[in-house]
Formats: sequence, C-alpha cells, structure tokens
Amino acid sequence: MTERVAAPRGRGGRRKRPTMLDVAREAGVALRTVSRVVNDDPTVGADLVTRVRAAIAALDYAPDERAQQLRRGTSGTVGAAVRNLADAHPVLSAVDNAARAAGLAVLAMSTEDDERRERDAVMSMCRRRVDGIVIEPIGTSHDYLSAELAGGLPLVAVDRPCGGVEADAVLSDNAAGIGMAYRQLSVHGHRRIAYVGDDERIFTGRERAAAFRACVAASGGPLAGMVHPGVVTASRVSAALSAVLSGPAPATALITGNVATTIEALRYLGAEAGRLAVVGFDDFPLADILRPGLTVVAQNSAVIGRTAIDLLVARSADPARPVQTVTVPVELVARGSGELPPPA
Amino acid sequence: MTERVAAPRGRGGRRKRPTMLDVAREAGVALRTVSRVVNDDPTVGADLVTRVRAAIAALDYAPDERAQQLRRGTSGTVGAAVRNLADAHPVLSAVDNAARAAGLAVLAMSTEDDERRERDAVMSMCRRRVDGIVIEPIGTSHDYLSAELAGGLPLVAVDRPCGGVEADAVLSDNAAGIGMAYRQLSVHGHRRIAYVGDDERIFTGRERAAAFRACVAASGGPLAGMVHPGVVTASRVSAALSAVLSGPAPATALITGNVATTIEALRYLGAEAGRLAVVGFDDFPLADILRPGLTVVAQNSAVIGRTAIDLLVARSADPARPVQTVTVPVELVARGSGELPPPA
DNA sequence: ATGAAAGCGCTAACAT
DNA sequence: ATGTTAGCGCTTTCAT
Repeated sequence: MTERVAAPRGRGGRRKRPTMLDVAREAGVALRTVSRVVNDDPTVGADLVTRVRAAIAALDYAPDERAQQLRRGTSGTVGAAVRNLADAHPVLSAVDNAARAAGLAVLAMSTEDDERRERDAVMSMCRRRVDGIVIEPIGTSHDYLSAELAGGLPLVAVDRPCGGVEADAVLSDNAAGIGMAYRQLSVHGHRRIAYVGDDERIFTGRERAAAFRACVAASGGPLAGMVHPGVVTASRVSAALSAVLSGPAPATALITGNVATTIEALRYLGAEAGRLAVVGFDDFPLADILRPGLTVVAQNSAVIGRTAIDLLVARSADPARPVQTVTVPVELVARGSGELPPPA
Repeated sequence: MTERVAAPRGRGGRRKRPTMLDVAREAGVALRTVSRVVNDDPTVGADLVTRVRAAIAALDYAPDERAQQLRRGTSGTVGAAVRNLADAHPVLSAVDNAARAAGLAVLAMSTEDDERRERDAVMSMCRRRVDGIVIEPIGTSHDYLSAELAGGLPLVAVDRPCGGVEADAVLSDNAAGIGMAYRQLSVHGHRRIAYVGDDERIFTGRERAAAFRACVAASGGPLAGMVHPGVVTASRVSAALSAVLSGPAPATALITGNVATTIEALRYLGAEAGRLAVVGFDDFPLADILRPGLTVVAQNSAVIGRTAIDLLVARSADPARPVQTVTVPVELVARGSGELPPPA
C-alpha cells in the first residue's frame, strides 16, 4: 500500500457554516424572509427574492436539513434494512428509485443476516425518525417494534413476512415459482426431480420445500430422498447432491431453492453441470453466461421494490388502513440448463 | 399480483412520541437528569438511574437523533455516494463495516453513473450535515464541492480521483494489475495479447490502457490493433473482439479492463471462451464457477473501504492535514482462463 | 408583503 | 448529585 502525500490542504480548520440568520443579515432582511425564499413561498417581493438569492450564493448557504426535519416533524427518509450491501441487491435499487421518485431519501443499512444487527439497524432508524422502514426480516420475532408500530411507523417487509407483529408485506409467489420449475423439467421428460434448498426454519425455505413436495405428490413422482432443505453450506449441498445423484435410481434433474444453493450446486457439479438438468430459484447476474445458460425462476425485484414504497406511502397517509400482503408473480427464464433431457 | 387484505390494523392514527420531558415527568425528575441517564453520565445517583430507566421503558422512549445531532453539532453519519446499489458492491460493504466500527452510520446513495445524480446525492448529504463523504466520482469536475471542502468537509474518493478539487483518494494499483495480467499470459506462452477496456476518458480506463501499452512496449510484442479502449457496450466489445481475433495474426490472449467488459467478452465468446486465454481486471462473484474458471486481477475492496474511512476520520480530526492518495495493491487470482496455452 | 417571537427535542453552561 | 436556563437552525403562528 503506497501513500502519496501531497502539499498540505490549503484550508485552515473548519470555518463555521453560514446559517439562515447570516443570510438574512447579508441580504438585509428578516430571518423569516430568507425562510420564505428557501421554501419558494410566492408571497415574497421579486426584488427581495433576488437579494436573498444573491446572499445565499455569496455565502454558499445550504439549509440544515436536520433542523428543518426537527421543526417540520418529518424526515423525508425511509430506512431500508437489507441483508447485505455487498451482494447484488436489485430490490434495494428498486426501493431507492421508487423512494427518490416519491421525494424520499433512503437510509440503507445491512443486517448481515444477524438478528442483533437487524435490531440495531432498525432501532437506529427509529431514532432518526425515518418516515418508514422497508425490511428484509431476518429474526423470527419483531415484537420489539410493536411500540413503534402502535405509534404509527409504516413498516413493510419484503421477501418474507415479519414475525409476531402485523405489518404489510411484499412476497414473491414461491409456490407458483416452484410449480413453474417443476413443470418445465417434467415437460422435458424428467420424472426423478430433486430439490435442494434453504432451511425450513426460514420462511422462503419452508414455502418452497412445501411447494416442491406438493408438485411431486400431484405428479405421482418419487419423493423419498429427493427433498433436501437445510443450512446452505458447501458441505451440506455437496452431501445432498451426492446422495441424490447416486444409488440405483438417481435424480436426473435438480431444483435449487435460492441463489446461494444454486452457486454451491454448480460449484460441486463442476464440469458435470452440463449433464444434469437444473432450474434455480431466483436469477442472478451472469446466469446467462454460464454454459449451458442457467434456467431460473426470476423474482421481479423492480416490482417488489416499487410496491414496498407504494405500501409505505399508503400507510403513511392512512395509518389505520388494513394490513396488506402483496404477492408478486415470478417468471421462468429458460436458458438451457432446465431444458436438458434426461440421460437416454 | 395478488393482494391479500387482512383485518384493519388495530391502531388508530399516530400517537405522539414521548419526548425527554415526558420521561422526566414520568420519573419525577428534571429534564437534564434524563439527558444524563440517556448519555450514561456517571454522576447520576443509582436510584434515579433506575427510576429514569423504568420511565423510559414504560413510555417506550427513544431519543430523537436529529435533535441530538442539531445540538451536538455532529451527525455521526458518513455519506457514501456509489455508482450503484444493485450490483455487487464490496467497497460499500467494507465502508459500512469500517464506519460502524468507528461509531458512524452510513447514508448510501447511488449515482447511477450520472453526473447530475451524483451532484444531487452529494449536496443532499451536505444538507444533512454528514461528517464526511466517501465518493466513487463520476463527473470530471467536482468543484461544486469546493465551498464545502473549504468549510472542512472530509471527502474521500475511491477507485478514481475527484476532478478539480484536492481530496484524499484511495485507488487500486492499476498499472501493477495490468502488469500482473500481462506477465501471467506471457509466462504461459502468449505473444499476441490484446486489451479491451473502458473509455480513456475515464480515469481507470486511461490508467489501464496506458499500462497495457507500456507492457507491450517493454516486452517487444505487437501493438498495432491490439488496444481497444472505449465505451463498454455489447456492440463495441463484439466489434473489438472480432477485429482482434481475425486476420493473419490474431491475438491468442485477452486482457479485459473491467467487469462489464469481461462479461460482454464472455458473452460474445460463448463456447469459444475455453479456447482464448483471458485475464479480467477486477474480480466478481461466480468468476470461479465459470468453465474454465476466470483468472482475474482482484482489487482489495475490504482494504479500500477501510482505508477510505481511516482517511475520513483522520481528516475529521485534522482538517489541515496534507491531502493523501493511497494506492492499494491488487492480486492475481489464477483460475484457469489465464493459464490456457496459445493454440499450437 | 414582511417581521418578531415562540418552540421542535435535545445538550451544554452554569448554578445549587 | 441534581436542576435551571440558554440555544442548536430552522418553521410557524401571529402581528403589522
């Protein structure tokens, strides 16, 4: 690590920021008039507007939003507590765009899938008096929020519902997605289809595994040894796959229950990946440059994010409105891996 | 999209939040005592502490951070203006972790590679009186920040330097990275090596293309038709590749200048990818599950993020300290694609 | 159309 | 060890 040190920065210490009062003095008007100009109040004389604007420019004045918020009682900010800032996060991006369109800033914090960090993040947002929170819930119990909810805090869960409290939620249609994946594989001749996915203690893991079992039951396929929910680790996924692919009647197709499982499965399969039909739940960038391209059930992140902000805004406007759960459709994206035939 | 509407939320409108004064009354003490307890001032009697704590719990009181900030004159927040919230962003994650370790919250906003949005985001952060800003600069001129900088705002650029203003910066060692890539390909027998990368109007594009030319010159390899900097679009990358791979003396190896170019190149090459040696600048998740695995020059995002916060904190403490540019080493990660031999 | 004064919720001097 | 008072920078009655 190289450190290149340049000449000292030509600024001696922190100069005091100009306040509204400074602007007022500079322009020779009352404080109130500056406030009016800043807030585009039409009842200010044109000449004064010009004078105030000039003073603002001369002093490089920018209003202190904290003071505005404090006085106005609203923060113009929504909190977003998401699992991770490092991985691709299309929902966060969609929330950001929808919020900005609604004139709201986004305070994003990561929970790192840790219950305590989630709680810290959310509480910190509350202390900042955000106008609402979008959360990808991690813990099972969110009753630490019941006081805030009773106080009128708009809270929208995405991807999975909150536990222990009534809150609006935006979920993907997990059952339909698994159905699409199963059908696609069936249509391409597969009878022995396996599922490896998330732990059933996690909402989506539970929903998807259950939907898979229902599909198998409905189609009269074999179920024994074909369903492997559990913690997503390299070793567990490897073990599940080797079990599913060995024995007298190995699976010829695989459904993976989330991106992490999909990646681990592809990693384990290595060059064999082209011989096993695979459909993954949830899309990810680069799924299309794999060989063969990965067929996935894609969630509609853009709609999820926008809907979350819509619900948030709606609840802000009417805190007493009924709690709502919106289910967003998913889509099958065929890229090759799900259309491989079973071995002859 | 299905909307499931449940019973009305059992909360009629927004109840007023308890203030510190409410707590004081509830506990039968003075406002100042509550403030002391909230701030863990040791000079409060044990019995009063208990009483105040009880009142806080009873009322579900949480201090208003905006008011604290306003009064304290500091916000405890750093702004992070990054290109994108949707793509993988390891630097943002590292900034988040380092900031949280330093007791700072992170206000992340995306610039979407748009000069105006960057400006809006940064100005909004200034109005929120953040304690500093980490920026992935997009525009060429950042002199709209000169007043803030003169006022003492700590500003740290990551990935590329700011233009037109003096600010601390954390950069990857682009020249060394290109050198590593070039050497790896040379060692594996390649003489005709091509480079496709970002536009030279962009700082990293310029540095990497220049480093590549220097490598070719130093090794006495062919240069004509081998360097293709430019806007990263599917069509431009395709055109560059088809030019480089055709003719009497086609390239046998390729260096791609950033992730977007790498992806487009892989997309274009398709099944041919296994026949051309490739080293990509910058790592990305899943580079290891490609076949062959993609050899990359990996930037050290964790160090970049941590260093950015370190510089920020250092400048906060001493606004007059010399401006500093830190160069962070990169690392070659060999996964197969860069170790392919030239065709016999 | 403009200004004076009160107060948002909190912390920091200064008593006591 | 605890309470009183002022004021952070702004918006908002209420006068004029």
